[in-house]
Amino acid sequence: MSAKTLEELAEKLKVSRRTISRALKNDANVASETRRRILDYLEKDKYFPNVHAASLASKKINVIGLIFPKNAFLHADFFAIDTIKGAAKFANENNYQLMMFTQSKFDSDQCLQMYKSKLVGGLMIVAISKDDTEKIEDLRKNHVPVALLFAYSDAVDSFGCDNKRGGYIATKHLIDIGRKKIAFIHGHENWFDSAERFEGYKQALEEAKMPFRPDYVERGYFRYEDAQEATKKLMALDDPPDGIFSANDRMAIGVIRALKVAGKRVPEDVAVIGFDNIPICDFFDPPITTVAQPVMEIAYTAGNDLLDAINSPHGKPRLKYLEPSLVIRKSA
Amino acid sequence: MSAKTLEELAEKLKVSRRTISRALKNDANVASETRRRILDYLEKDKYFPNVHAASLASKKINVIGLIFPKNAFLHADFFAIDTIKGAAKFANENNYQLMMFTQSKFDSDQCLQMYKSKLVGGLMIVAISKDDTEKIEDLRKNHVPVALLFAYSDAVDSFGCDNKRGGYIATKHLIDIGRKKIAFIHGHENWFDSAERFEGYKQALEEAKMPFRPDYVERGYFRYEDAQEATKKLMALDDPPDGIFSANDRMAIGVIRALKVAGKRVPEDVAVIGFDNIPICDFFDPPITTVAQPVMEIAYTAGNDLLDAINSPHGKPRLKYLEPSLVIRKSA
DNA sequence: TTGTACGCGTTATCAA
DNA sequence: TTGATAACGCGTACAA
Repeated sequence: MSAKTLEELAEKLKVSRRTISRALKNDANVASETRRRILDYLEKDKYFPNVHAASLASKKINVIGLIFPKNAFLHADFFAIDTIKGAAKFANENNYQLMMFTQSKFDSDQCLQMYKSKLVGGLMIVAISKDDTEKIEDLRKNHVPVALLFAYSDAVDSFGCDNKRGGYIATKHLIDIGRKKIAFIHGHENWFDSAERFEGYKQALEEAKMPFRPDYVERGYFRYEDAQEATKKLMALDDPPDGIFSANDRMAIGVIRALKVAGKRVPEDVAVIGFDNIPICDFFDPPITTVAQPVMEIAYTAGNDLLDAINSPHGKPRLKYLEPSLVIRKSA
Repeated sequence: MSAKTLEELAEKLKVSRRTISRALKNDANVASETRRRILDYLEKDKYFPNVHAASLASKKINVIGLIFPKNAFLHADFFAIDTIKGAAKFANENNYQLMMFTQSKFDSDQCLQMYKSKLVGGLMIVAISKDDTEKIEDLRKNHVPVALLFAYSDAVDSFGCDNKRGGYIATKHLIDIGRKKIAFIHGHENWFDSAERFEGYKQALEEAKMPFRPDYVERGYFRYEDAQEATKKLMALDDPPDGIFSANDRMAIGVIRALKVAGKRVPEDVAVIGFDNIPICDFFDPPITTVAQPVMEIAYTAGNDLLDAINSPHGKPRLKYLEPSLVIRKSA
């Protein structure tokens, strides 16, 4: 029968629990012969230490919580997987486990409880909206190690894509292919990304000495249908745009649909660029040019930083923005 | 200062730990005044029991492991999220936590260790291939509670979509819209789904008294590119099909691409139906008619059954197949 | 109705 | 180099 506890093992091997524990942990203070005897035995009779007993005694927790508020899921279905992959890579490399939590809306009390009950040693929180920043402050007050992903708070470490830079890249690309009248379609005002991308848009225009036209700015709330409406409005202008930068791909699909309906060719009449590089971009007709976020890398980086923060708490919240990249297809 | 342990709480409240424990658990044997005093106090000074101590003492584990082999991820990116959502729903309702594990390939040893070390009380394993069925047997031998999702083994409880029925529905639909020459594109031989869908295909043909033609069966390995090649072959036949049932949507995209390249109209010349109802179906041109799997429900059901299996181990492995549904769009 | 005291399976201290 | 033994914090017979 296979041994269940150290106690049992110790009995069989005629050594103390402590010695086995040492042998398992590669502690130096074990006679090499004793170690060999123990490890040899364990080849046959596998033993798996009870993680709860270990955690209780050592006060160490090797679990990271991954919080997905439901609205973030809706907004970000397409990169939830990559976020998980990046976090999993970090976890595998560092002997951590990932615990998933979906919340109907961001619940800092639940987060606090998970931490205080020692269920998790720290939290990765994905894509909260601006409304939720005060709740984050709550976690900071309670010294919960937190890494915020795809959102920004000055209370805790934040990780994301350099959205301003992304907005700049996108707009610059439209300029580079000769567009003179470039419109911008906003996402939702409660999300961080859109505003930053808008800044990049304005910066690119300014740099190219192109006028900023408020009538070229519409809001699509990150939704397909609203972007379609927004595009209708844009094309109804006396002087409609010849390039549209949509703050995400989902909206870009709506934009292109609306343009097709209006009898415009993409990209000949109006070039369209999106943001996110969701899988559909590749299959759409025309394939959508877009800006890709390094989602996996962001999650991976956040994980590593979080681990660091757990082990050696630091004062000032960190901010790390990774570089987006242009993915040129056919729509622009 | 907020109390960290029952011990501390007991001191402050001048009662024994046991009494607090009772009050927290709504045990009847507590004077209502005592209970009130305790609960009132806890309004201010929140206390979160250490989960490891609790688990150690009670021998209860309220964590379910969700295993995603990497190849399953590749094959099933698009419904990983729904699987997680369904599992999360079950977890929330039953006070369970979800722990995510991604594995480069299915690793039953790791699974065993997670269980024996009391990290998880049971496992939901997603979409293993036929190669992995013996490893599953390993888990059964060790009495690990397992729910297999989107795969089948006679060693453990299995949950999925009724793929044969789905194949039948899809083929029947093509027949219903008047197609006489219906081809089938297989997925990969190592995955369960495809073979079952093929059975449904044959059943529908037989029922309609249409001949089964081996030359109308090609293999696309669930991949876009291979399906494109397969379609070329089909269309090069002397008597090419007027309807194609592709064992998944990803391949259906390749099929439609190949048809367009060959100058065929979809659905007028050749109708195409897929399987899975991935998001792209809706946005593709033409929007793709397909068979939807009730992914969330499958995961949710599996979770509940797993919980049941943990609490009262049963002898015979269960098999539960939920009904797929036809989603009619434009391609067929 | 309330409290005492032991057990859960580790880790870690300290002495041998 | 090894081994008692005391934590760790909660659950729960059993006693009061």
